Amino acid sequence: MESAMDCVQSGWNRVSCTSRPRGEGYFVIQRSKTMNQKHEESNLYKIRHSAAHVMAQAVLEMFPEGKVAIGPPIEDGFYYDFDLPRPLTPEDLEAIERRMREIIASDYEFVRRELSPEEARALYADQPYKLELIEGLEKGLDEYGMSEVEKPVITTYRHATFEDLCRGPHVERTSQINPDAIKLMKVSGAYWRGDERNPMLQRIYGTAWETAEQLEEYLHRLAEAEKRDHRKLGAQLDLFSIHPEQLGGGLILWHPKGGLIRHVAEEFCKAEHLAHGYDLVYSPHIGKSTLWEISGHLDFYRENMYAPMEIDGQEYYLKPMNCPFHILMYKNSLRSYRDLPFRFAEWGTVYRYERGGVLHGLLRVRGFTQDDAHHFCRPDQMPEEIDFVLNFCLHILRSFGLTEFNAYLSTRPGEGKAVGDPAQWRDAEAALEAALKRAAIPYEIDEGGGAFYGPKIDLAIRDAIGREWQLSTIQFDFNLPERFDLTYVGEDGQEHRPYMIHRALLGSMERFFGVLIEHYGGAFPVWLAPVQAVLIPIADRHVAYAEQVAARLKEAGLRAEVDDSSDRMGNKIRKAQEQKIPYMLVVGDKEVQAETVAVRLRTNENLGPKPIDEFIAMAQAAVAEKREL
RNA sequence: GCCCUCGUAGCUCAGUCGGCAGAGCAACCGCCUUGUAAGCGGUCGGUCGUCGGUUCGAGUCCGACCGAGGGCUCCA
Repeated sequence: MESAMDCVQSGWNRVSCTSRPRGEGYFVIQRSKTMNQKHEESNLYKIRHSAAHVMAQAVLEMFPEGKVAIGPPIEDGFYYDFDLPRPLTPEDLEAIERRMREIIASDYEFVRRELSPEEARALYADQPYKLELIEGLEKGLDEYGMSEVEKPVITTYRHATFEDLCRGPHVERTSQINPDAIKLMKVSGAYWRGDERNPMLQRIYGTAWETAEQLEEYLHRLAEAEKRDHRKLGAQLDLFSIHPEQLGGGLILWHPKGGLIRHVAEEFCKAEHLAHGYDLVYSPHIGKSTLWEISGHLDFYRENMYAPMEIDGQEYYLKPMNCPFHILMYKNSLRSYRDLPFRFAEWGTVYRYERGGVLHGLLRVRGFTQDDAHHFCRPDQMPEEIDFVLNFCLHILRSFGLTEFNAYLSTRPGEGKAVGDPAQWRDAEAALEAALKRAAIPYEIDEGGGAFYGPKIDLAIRDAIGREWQLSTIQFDFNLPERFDLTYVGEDGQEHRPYMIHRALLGSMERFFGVLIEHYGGAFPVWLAPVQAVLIPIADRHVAYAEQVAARLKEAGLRAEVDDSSDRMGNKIRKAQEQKIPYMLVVGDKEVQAETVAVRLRTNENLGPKPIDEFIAMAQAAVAEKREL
């Protein structure tokens, strides 16, 4: 889907993925089990895990008939899932939290013991979820139903009246949990074992730290993240809007200021594409069912496609992807080995059905524009092509001020789950990995995590406050060239099958915009800022001069406005600060006299009076260098 | 789609026990003519998400629906 903007699918590779504890937030990359294990011995891990047990005790005291499921530590805290006779209220959470502090103060010891499966079953005779876990443990599965290398020993940890099936480790005594460093955050629904066919449990999320200061810091971090929320800033800065009731959920209106930013971003990217061997192409929004039958989308991607419309007795579908169109362009002529590679790029708007509950601002939408491209190349060109596209991708992302990356290389799924020649897969995987190494990007390998049609690199960026967002994807496709019988004429005069690579760099303009808003907290670099400078006349008599200066700035290619409202200067500055306009140019008697502008930056820095040309040169340099200011 | 919470003016929010729908900001109209984050006054602005029910009387209680927020599932 758009989170990775993979051109072919997402839904095609519907191998069931068992849910695991994950951090909060959107599209946080799942941590691998090995990463989790590194933290298991840490004090915070033990504190959080132990806090989960203490919470479970408090909940069971309140609901003796309640059933407990699992309660692991997670990034920043812990949760525990319960099956309870009634929904929990915010007041319940307060009561539970109070009781937790009492339990902590009682300083109970955590006692570990090993049990035989029979003993465990007797202990949890009235706890069906625990019985299911015990059954799994006997089969060598962990609490998430994933297979373990070694068959686990059944252990429990007991403190006070609560004994939980648990592999530990825990703190030694409840008093080692700081009562001033825990907080219950929210209650939400969660399916048992993450499977929507299973009963919905109530999950209580909590956070726990070593010190009250750390808790405070964490809450502050949450508040800071909330201030950057692209939905809030989108309204505050008048960038975009969503109208679920009148227009429909997941459909974005780009307002003039958001549209300006998108325009500047696209112009830059398109110019870079043209300068780097891409052809810009355009394709329509709908295509006949035949096309989607050949591509396989109707077989494998139907659940994400909208219902067909009938035109002259033929079924047409709104496009969920651009690839079939680009493939038809490739097929339109006989292709020679001399002409390869082809790089067809398109800002293609696609529509995909997303379930109502998952729509989220600009980050998860139903209609979006991908910066999509398809490369067609000879096998011998493939390594170079991959190298090129990865570097091009990094160049584009860096231009937007995104400089920290993490890559995820997904390789061939198990036997029978992949199309194409295994040797081709190995070549492709090797080329992908070699390119990552040359680019010196940190990466992880998701063994067997590739789609059935080819291996891929997903690239995530780290934003200004350390959150990871997946944007780019570079995917091989051994499937569509077969389905559409793509060929080129080789040196030997014979027909050969080209390699095909899908890629999206920013992913989707909508999602990228959302990430960019959050990364910059709305304070865009000068080249992207919708209004780059606002002229602030101190009194009415300075308005004419302000207009003149604004005209000169516009001639110089800068986006400038004049605030000719009847507000005082202080309020004009306040409004400009709130709009995060990079340059505030105050003009009063002195400036008119000296033909200068008093430059104030949105960082609150006051640069004092500057000749107009000097300011123009300064702002132009910031634009050219894509600086924040 | 599922669970919980929520829906009052353009925005942020108040509204007690069921008894005349409020404030600030914004917008608009004036006055002020201003020196680095809110000058002063006035005016406008509401089917209290929608529909139904209980009641003499519903923003308030009940139900359904729509939508949002946070999660789950999905999504890489």
